[in-house]
Amino acid sequence: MLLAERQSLILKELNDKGRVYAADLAQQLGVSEDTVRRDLNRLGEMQLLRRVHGGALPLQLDVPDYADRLELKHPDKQKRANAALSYLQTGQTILLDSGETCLYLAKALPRDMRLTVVTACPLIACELMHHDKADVIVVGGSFFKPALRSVGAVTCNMLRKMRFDIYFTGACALHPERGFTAKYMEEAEVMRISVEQSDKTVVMGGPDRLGLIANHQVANVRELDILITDQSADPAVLQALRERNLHIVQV
Amino acid sequence: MLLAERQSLILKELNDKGRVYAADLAQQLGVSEDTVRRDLNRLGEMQLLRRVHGGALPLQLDVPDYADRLELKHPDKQKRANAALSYLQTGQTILLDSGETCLYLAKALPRDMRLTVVTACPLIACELMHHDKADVIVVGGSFFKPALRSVGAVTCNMLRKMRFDIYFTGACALHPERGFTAKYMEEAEVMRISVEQSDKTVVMGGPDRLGLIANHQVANVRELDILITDQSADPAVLQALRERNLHIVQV
DNA sequence: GTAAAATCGGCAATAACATGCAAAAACAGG
DNA sequence: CCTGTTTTTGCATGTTATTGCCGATTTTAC
Repeated sequence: MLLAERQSLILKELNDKGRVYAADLAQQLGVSEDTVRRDLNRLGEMQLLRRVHGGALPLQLDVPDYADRLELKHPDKQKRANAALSYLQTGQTILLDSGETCLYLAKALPRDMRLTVVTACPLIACELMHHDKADVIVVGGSFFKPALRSVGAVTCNMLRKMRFDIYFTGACALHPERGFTAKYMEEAEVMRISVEQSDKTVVMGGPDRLGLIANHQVANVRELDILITDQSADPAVLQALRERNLHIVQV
Repeated sequence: MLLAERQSLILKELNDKGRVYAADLAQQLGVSEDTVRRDLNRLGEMQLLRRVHGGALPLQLDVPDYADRLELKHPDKQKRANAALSYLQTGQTILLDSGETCLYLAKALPRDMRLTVVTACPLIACELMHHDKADVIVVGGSFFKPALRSVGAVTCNMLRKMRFDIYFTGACALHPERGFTAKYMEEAEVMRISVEQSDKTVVMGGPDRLGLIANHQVANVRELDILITDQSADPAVLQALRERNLHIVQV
């Protein structure tokens, strides 16, 4: 049996059974356990499975979902949110995305400023419960748990019926050429409409998100207006973004 | 069984049931309690669960204090919510009102029951974030802070497009002759439509709400189906309600 | 308070592992 | 075809990880 053939069989077995044991594979494939271990290690290095003591498990793409993001306290996100506040004016209608940075922004909204705040994130709506001066509008739809927000056709239809002065969003991935991209298709669609329906789009994103490309297109850089990021952001990327008419603020 | 596989199963069990016992896991997984304890301790170190004496609990994410504030303050509301669970069946589409009792109900929804849960209350939507088996639909609209829910024309339109197997609601005021009434006009309108769009309406309300009349009509007693209340409820009022075909459960 | 349950630490048996080595096979170039 | 190299494989070695058990201790429930 060929090496590659054997490794394919291992992957197939893993896919079928949901787990494989080194000892079983050795017997099943008629090779020594050492050989199986070598195969498993290589497949692990190639990110084709998760190597564990005694065998291997399928890769589980641990999506950094909202819950995880919430656990970490990020003073830098707080800073970016505070910086974003300076674009606000009394009486405006703003659209707040989901995400931790936007949650910080919601928390930081001046309590004495009259605003209309629209959001598809229930957590942000709850956060604004005690903001007396803010009219809050909840955008409904299918609740998408990984992003903690409404998505889908109902959400899109409701957004299309509105206009916003500013759309605040956290950056999933922002690349000079490939533009603003998001991880999930449904989320990307809602964000695309959000950009379209807003006079101005303010993106808040750490240096780690700049230069990244995610799977689903939201907007190109020229459709965005302001990026709020850190001092540590890569100057080359920033320059490339500036050349595409994006105003950049570093805090 | 692989160590990592076992730990995954523990996390899955924890996610499904909302808590795990070391002794149960040992038997279930066919390993000694020592091994289970070691697994639990490691998972605890990895911040994947909260280790407690006798087992483990899910991580308490910093879901806003609104929810925590309500915790365990009203054991009677908890009881009524638990009683309401018995009317649930797998696969149903239910409408959850806002209110503390409904929040208890949301917390108590079986983690392994497939459901479609519709709600106009963002707090309840957030609460269901970790309920993997539940499809959650958020009803949008103007956010009405006193009731912590969406109201208004958008909310009503969205509800009118749906049908529900059961509508669970807390009683604002329930009177044998004047029926089910609510304090706020906009809220009452949404609740009226909720009753109309549902095959069955389950009202959970303490004895203090029975016999009361609020300003805005929601439904008459014959439009309701089940009342879940306490032993201490006034027998005369209950009898009057029964005569109007309301099924009454006392917990 | 007391008894039961759960926990902790150490210990030993076993399984799984990494490493080096050598034989065999496949390969490359002349 | 031959020779030197690389790859693959199995084996032997020592090392590490996992697990169950035991006794001492802590926590919990009554």
